Amino acid sequence: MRVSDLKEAAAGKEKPLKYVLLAGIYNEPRSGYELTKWLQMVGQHCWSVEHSSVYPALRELEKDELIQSERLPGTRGPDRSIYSMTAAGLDKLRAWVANGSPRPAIKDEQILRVLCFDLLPRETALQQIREVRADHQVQLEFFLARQAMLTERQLGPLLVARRGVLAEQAYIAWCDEVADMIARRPA
Amino acid sequence: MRVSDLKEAAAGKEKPLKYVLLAGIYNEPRSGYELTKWLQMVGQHCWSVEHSSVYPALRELEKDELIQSERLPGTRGPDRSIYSMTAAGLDKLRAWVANGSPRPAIKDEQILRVLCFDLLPRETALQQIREVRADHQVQLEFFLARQAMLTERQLGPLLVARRGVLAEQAYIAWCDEVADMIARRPA
DNA sequence: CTCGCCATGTAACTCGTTACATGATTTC
DNA sequence: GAAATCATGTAACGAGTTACATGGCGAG
Repeated sequence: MRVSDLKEAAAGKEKPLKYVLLAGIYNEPRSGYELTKWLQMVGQHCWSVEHSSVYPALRELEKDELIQSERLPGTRGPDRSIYSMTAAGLDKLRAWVANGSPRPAIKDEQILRVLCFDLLPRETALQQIREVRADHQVQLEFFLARQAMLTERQLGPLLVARRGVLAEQAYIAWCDEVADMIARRPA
Repeated sequence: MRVSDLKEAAAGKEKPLKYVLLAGIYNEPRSGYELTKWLQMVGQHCWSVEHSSVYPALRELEKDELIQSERLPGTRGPDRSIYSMTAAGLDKLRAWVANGSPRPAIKDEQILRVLCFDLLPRETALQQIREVRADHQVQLEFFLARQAMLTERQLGPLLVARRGVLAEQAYIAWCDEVADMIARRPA
């Protein structure tokens, strides 16, 4: 047993991913597969993971009795394990939600590319930023659609979608400014 | 030698961090220490790293002759190695800038907390989102100040700062919407 | 004279990804 | 009957962090 395990056991600390998954099954019970898809689509602007991280984490959460699973026949496919919260899990989640978050961590190479845009011919740079803009436009439409299908009854999911909308709009606005400045710059 | 090394050597591929560092010394020569600070402040919204990743990466870049170092006496402290681009490095960087980027990767626990805000008493939730807002307000002011000190002569740095401004404004706007909705919700 | 910043470096560890594996079901 | 999606799992690997380590210099 490692030192970090002892610390975790003492403080009752779990790694971020576990809380992400708890948050994912809080609003509705989900399978590992569904959680993965949910994070990659609805939650790409907060936290994205591969399924290979999800399944082991879920098993640990269940072992600690923070979640419980129920085996259900797949609607169109094999059976899946649907996980739902336990009382202990809800307490853990509540405690986490009440805490402060570290700053969002972002890895965005595109901004660094723009930093060096004077290395490219104007037309190449413009073309690239147009593609990036188009990509974020697609994302924006996805979040707008999601926003439209949610009401204030599901306040949490609505606000998450809303964040997607605002984030993508801001990114698109930036792309437009970049395109403007590049077009305007001395060749 | 690993398989990935062979592939890299064949394709001339480097890991993202290396390009980030190349981009960092492109506009002005910098030391490892300065690159670290620069990424943590000016570049926190694109790419953040610890110094322990930076120094080894710089040595590899120098070994591959993509950058070169010059030993200079520290202005207020010990000597440092200032790295600058080589012709080969500039070519590498240009090729990278011309490529497309993967989607920005974001890890933001706060959005997931908001997803579960109905676990908290209204006042607690409001308090938390106010703190988050304040934090982003500080960041916004930093980017605004940076924006103000840059001209269109340094188009790259200006556009990077501009992205910081727009991103923080969008985050603050979201915080305000969250606060509004929480305040309005049935207790 | 101590604290904090400048400046660089290494080792252990952790998290998550990529790649490998399996197999059922549905759609074309 | 081939391809795509559903569904879960493991092993090897990689990138980066935390923690450890060192030392000069300036400010209070």
